[in-house]
Amino acid sequence: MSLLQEIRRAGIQAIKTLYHQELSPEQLTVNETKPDFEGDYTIVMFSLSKFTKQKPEESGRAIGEWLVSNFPGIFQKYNIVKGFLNLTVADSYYVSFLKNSLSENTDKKRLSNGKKVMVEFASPNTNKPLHLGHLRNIFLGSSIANILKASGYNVIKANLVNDRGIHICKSMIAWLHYGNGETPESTGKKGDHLVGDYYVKFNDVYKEQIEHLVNKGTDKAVAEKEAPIMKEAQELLVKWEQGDKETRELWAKMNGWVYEGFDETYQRMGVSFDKMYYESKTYLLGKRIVEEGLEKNLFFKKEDGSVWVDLTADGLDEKLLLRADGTSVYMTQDLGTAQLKYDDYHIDRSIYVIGDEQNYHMTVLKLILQKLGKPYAAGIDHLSYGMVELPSGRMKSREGTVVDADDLMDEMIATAEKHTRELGKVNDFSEKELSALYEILGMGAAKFYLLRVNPKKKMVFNPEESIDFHGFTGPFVQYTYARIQSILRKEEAEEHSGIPAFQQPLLPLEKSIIIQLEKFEQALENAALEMDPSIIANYAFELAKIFNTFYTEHSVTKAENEEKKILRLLLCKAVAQDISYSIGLLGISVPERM
RNA sequence: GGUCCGGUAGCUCAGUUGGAUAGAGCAUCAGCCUUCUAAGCUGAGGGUCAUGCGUUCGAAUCGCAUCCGGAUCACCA
Repeated sequence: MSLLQEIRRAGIQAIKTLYHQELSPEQLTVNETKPDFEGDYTIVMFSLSKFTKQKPEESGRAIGEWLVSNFPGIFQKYNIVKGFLNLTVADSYYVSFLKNSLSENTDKKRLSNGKKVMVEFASPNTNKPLHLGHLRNIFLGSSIANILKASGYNVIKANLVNDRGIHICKSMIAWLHYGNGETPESTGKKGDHLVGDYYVKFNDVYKEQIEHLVNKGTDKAVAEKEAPIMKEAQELLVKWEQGDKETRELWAKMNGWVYEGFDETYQRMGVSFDKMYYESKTYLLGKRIVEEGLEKNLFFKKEDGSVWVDLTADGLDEKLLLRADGTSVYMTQDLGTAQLKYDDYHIDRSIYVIGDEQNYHMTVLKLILQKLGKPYAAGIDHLSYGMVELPSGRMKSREGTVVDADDLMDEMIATAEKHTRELGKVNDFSEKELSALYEILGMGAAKFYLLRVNPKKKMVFNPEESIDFHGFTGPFVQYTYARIQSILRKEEAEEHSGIPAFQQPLLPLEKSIIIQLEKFEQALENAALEMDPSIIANYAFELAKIFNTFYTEHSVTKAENEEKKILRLLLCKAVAQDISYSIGLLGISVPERM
């Protein structure tokens, strides 16, 4: 139980004893005491006067008195300012929390909650390399998977690859025309980039052809449909669907190149998947569910034979589920895939990490499954995140304004190298150690940058300004860890006489650190509940900041006396452990030196 | 037009179920390395919490209205 919860419970007990009033936890406002006042936590008394029939000051005094004498293990003293009951928590409470947090774990073993959750993320198209938007998606998905796992879930990380459709046919047709048999091997290019180049090539040619047609007097809309290369791509798609051998072989070959490229990128990102789904295998699913809906009279057929669901009663529109020609649409596949995921794993929850442009789609998907009475419908959650935009607006792959994921990672690592060289603190590192360090710092900066913001918010990324390594950043937190390791290395050799009883009062900064450490559990819980890694990023930054203040103010190795020295060493260990664990949840590693 | 999301310091963002004088980082300015790593620390300036009305002991937070920005409402995925 967290300290906040303990205080709330004690407060409720006090009120019950003194005023014979039963309060639920939400009815008692407890928060941290503002820095200008004495105390650690504050109970707000105003709303209690209804039943205490006393002025807030009076009831505050009574409750404060009661708490200190009945819970001396928690409360040391109290004071009252207006209607605020400020409570000072006993040092002994903090010290024993500190000791427990160190002995309890090195890997924070948590009890399983017995529930299974699937997190689907990344979900790329196979016609182009990953870009900055994917980075946000992948870091979010991977991090939320870590967070849920730490919260007791059994987590399955899934990736639904969009490997078929008109987009890949575009790359294929361009490669056939202009590729001259190029391969990743022959060009030395990463497979996903090579295929992406032909996607761009397709669009260039397509644009030219449209222009040509328009110049000859064709209407623009007609030209867009009639451009020869587009027709070829569409023919290729038909051939693909018919299972044409040659087409399938080319498709498999080019997708294979892309997968090799993606795998390299995933590896560098430090992410992995437990289950890969491919749309080429799932795109026909869902028709049976549509049948089911028709039988149950939940869906209806229009005259032309297309199938719809009417959601107007839920404040939404009618939604197409099957085309007149019987072919499926996006929603059809997603219905089928939701069922497939459940059949595969019998998951309790299914989280989709998808951009907020698909909020409506996800609402509709869940609603339809609920109407069908599917047992897994309630467990469907959308981790919706805002787009990453450039100062010029949205990224558009056709206009070449995307920030490539591989390029960005290269740049981050190069920046890490630049800073590291300038500072010259690790000149004794081998080349291998150096490149490992650059990787840790560069990726740490990138991940922290993308995860520190509430996922719901859209964010603007300015490629002109490189991502910072100072302030509210990954490297700042990593640096704090490295500093601590430096202290611990020095002290490791020394023998200390065990953990004493700690008679001396905690200094304010020592206490602040423990108070922050104590908040971790709550932060983790909120992060899991809200599906929001930024809560962890903020927590870790706050901890690092407090520690750095402490660090400049008090010496560990040259502490005032042996007791303080041992206490501070414990603090160091606890902070290091906590930083490592919490930014680990963000997929960020810590360096021993930097 | 309907629905949904957002608007907090020059910029990027925090701000728990309504609580005390709204907080960080960046940028700017002024300081701090003979001492455990200065990728750090301390201080200063910077605010009509989009606007108005309401709810109440108390509102950035809740309600209503308005303004601004975005997404979406495809036989695209």
